[in-house]
Formats: sequence, C-alpha cells, structure tokens
Amino acid sequence: MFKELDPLLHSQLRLAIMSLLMSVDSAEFTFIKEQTGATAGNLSVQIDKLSEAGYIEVTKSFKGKKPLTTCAVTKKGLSAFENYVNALKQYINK
Amino acid sequence: MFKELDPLLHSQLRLAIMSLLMSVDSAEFTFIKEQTGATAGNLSVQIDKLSEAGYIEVTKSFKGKKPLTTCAVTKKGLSAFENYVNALKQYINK
DNA sequence: ATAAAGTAGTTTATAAAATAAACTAAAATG
DNA sequence: CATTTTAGTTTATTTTATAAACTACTTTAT
Repeated sequence: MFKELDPLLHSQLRLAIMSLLMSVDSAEFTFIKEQTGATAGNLSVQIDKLSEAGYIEVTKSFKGKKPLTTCAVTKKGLSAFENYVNALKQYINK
Repeated sequence: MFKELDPLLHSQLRLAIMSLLMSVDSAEFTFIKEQTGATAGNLSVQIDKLSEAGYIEVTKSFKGKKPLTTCAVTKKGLSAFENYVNALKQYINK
C-alpha cells in the first residue's frame, strides 16, 4: 500500500516554499515571492498554512520603515519534509 | 525558478495509479483499487482524467460475464511521468 | 504639500480539485 | 427468487488553490 503524502506539503507552492527554506537560515517574504513566482496573495495564504501547522516560523518586523516578514523552517517542518520526501520516493522510484 | 509540477500527476491517487502502471504491462481496475486503497468512485474519476489526458489507455471488456476495465500507461504518460519526477527532484533534492 | 505610484503584505471571492455518497446493472449465493 | 456481492459510473459535497480586490504605509514627482 502507498504511504500517504502529507497534504500540507503535497502542494506545488508550499513545497517550493519549504524547499527554499531547507537551504537557508531564513528567508524574507519578498525573496520567496521572487523565487517561487507566486502572487503575494497566494504566498501569504500558503505561508499562513505552513505556519499554523508549525512547519515554519514567521517573524514580522520592519526593515527601516517597511514591513518585513521572515520565514524559517522549524524542527517539525524539517521532519515533515523528510517524511514527505521519503513517502514520495515510494511513488517515483520505479 | 521552480519548474511546474504537472497538476495531473501531482495528485496522490493519480500518482499512485501511474506509479503502479509503470511497473506492469497493464493492470485491472480492481487491482489498482486494492493497491491504492482508493474508493471505486474516486478511482473511476481519476482514471478518467488520466485517460482523457492520454496518459493511460483504458480498455473495457469482460472477464467471463463481469465487466473488466484494464489500464496501461501510454508513451505520452511515460514521458509525462518522467518529466514530473525530474521536476520534482528540483524540490526535494536539498 | 500633495497627488500618484510603488511596496509589502492581508482578506475575500472564485475556480478547480479531490473525495465520498448514491446509484446502476448484472452476477453469484443461499 | 430475494439478498448480497461485484464492478463499476454519476452526482454532490467538501476542500484547496489561486487570483482579485483591498489595506496601510512609503517613495517619488510636481
């Protein structure tokens, strides 16, 4: 039987966000937006979902006078990502 | 920028169907149902979608007196699957 | 000084998808 | 011969993804 694919991660945009965050300490909203090509609205929604699941930590502050949203993956998020990748391999490795 | 993940394949059940079909010549509806744990209704719908996209070929016949639906991956499906796996690697390989 | 345009997002509405429930039709079973 | 089972399909509901519209503030130009 096939392992279940965490629906929170099995989404192109959320997976891209997580993928990005895997390789950095933290990333700004605008950077993620650029890298993923997502609209701000969509990104905002998906970041919220990852945040509410405890997969990422979102910090809102200011860069000078502009709002600054920074995201970083949590231990829980890292573990979920690894699990997801692991499950996925069952589907794609021949 | 991240490559797009073929939405037809980026679905747990459809991906499982394709994954199964990759390793066999053809598979019966009931076999796919057992292996994936999907409900018949859901499976029927997803098989239709893959079929309409030309990713699989569906043959309806009879085994004795019972209806028999058989599925096999097409060249197009194989290529789409390979493309999908390739794109996916961009997300999950660190 | 203020109107216009840009930045950094959030909220809400809509479109698309996944899934299950209800249904059909025939066959096997008791 | 009535009930259950098999093999599916169709339809309805729920969930999701996504974009459009909006908010709040800042920078630039006049």
